[in-house]
Amino acid sequence: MVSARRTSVWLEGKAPRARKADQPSGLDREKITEAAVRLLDAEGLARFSMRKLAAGLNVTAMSVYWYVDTKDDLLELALDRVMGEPVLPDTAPGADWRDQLRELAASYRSLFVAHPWASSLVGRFLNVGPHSMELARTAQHVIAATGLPLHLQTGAMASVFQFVYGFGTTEGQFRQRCEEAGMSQDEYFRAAMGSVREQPGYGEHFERAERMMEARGGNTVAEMRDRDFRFALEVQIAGIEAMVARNS
Amino acid sequence: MVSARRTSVWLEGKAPRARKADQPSGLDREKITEAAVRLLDAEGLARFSMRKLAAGLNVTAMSVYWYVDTKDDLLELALDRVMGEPVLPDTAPGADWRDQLRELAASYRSLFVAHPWASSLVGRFLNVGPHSMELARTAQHVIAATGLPLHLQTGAMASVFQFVYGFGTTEGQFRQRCEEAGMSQDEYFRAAMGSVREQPGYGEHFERAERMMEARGGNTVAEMRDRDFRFALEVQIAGIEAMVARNS
DNA sequence: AGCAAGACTTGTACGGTGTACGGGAACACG
DNA sequence: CGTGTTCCCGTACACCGTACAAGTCTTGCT
Repeated sequence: MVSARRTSVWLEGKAPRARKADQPSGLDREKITEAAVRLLDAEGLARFSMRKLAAGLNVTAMSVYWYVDTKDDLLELALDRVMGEPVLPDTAPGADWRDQLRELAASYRSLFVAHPWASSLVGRFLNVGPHSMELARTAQHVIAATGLPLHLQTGAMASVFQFVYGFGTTEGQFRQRCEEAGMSQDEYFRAAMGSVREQPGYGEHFERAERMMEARGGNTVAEMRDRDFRFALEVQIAGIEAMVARNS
Repeated sequence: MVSARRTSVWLEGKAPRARKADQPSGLDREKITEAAVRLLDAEGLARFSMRKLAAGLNVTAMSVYWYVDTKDDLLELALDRVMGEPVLPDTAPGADWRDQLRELAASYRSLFVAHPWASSLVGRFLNVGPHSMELARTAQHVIAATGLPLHLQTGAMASVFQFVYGFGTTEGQFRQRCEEAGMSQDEYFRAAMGSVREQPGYGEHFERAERMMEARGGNTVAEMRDRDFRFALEVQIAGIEAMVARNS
């Protein structure tokens, strides 16, 4: 059953490889995945390569392929690995769903900030690794605690978590661009704004944008973004509350 | 000034190339960008290559490089081109911001569904092409019409548009995976769910997920998603309304 | 002890990628 | 008739993912 490509690493035929304790090289799916995450964090998705990964493990590229079928499979493993990083709010009954949601959203956001490459991968695969599933389960639990009727819960989940995904993605990739340019976020931001403002016709059309930026408050880019995130999350919460009231 | 890399195609030194009317090959930045969009739509970002693009234009790869400095620059041009597709709601004063927001969100969503590759690019570049700027301007205009105080407007924008970005991205990439697998969305969905349900330990942990899916309503995947999107957007709107009330 | 059957590693090679570089053709202007 | 400038292309380089086959080492069986 090699010819028919699976839809995911996680769904391969249950032959979990009769493990030996001591490979000559000490290699192992776990270690490979860990090294992959490290390399991805360091170099970004675009510059990640199997040869570099293998070199970091003191091994040839083809050795890695004993443990992993393709590069994409490895990326899928790496993705699920970082999906296990968010600390999940305890879902004891009686806790306020608003706090749980804030906590979960913050975790999910920082995942994408810490690992910008993960953003580009979540859409590429069916996301059914154990950590991803656990995260989804927790999210469902929290949304269920809002009191929203069952048939509206998937929509509410989409509202909150797609927002956090979008926000974290944008933020993470911005951070990465700054690093690649060798600037701080504030430097990069100021430089970019400077260039844009010089464009012909900018002044006439973007007074509103300027006023918005100015009113936003906060001294650093990071501060402004935090404010935006917190406020947006409160928008989501208030929206859900309104929907709960409207549907009961 | 080639050594110091620009941050964007759009910010290159103002030398807009003294145009000739009749290139021997009929090539042109416009035509190249258009062909790039077509190829990206057909093959996806991963399989897009300069050589294929050039072949489609009856030209060698290196010819394209006369009009465009790098592949990334071309992708940036392609991105801004599709950013011009959303039909913008007319921003006449007196119109209801809720309707404008629904219209704009729907347009923005379908952009990412029609061009899944665009999702992966919005984070990669400073997004300051003319169409992107125009879109941002319209979004700001609509948000301003909510009556929210100025210093909260950027947060509200993030809430709505990062949500739409996330949702459209997920949806578009799912659609793309279906096409690559040669299945309809419903077939793919059913197949994937089938595989996941067979995983050991699934039944014990995901009764809630099953109940949510079942209650969601709608017969096809597309229908269920449309419901989710519409509801989530109403959550955003209700949230903003609540914030307007709370801050005035 | 001998040996066969794995489990693992590696070298080589193929077909692809982005793009630097230099040479040429076609045209414009003195 | 030079002499640029604008545009196009052939070649080449370094790198990529990975198929394939030939190792080597470990284990278990006789």
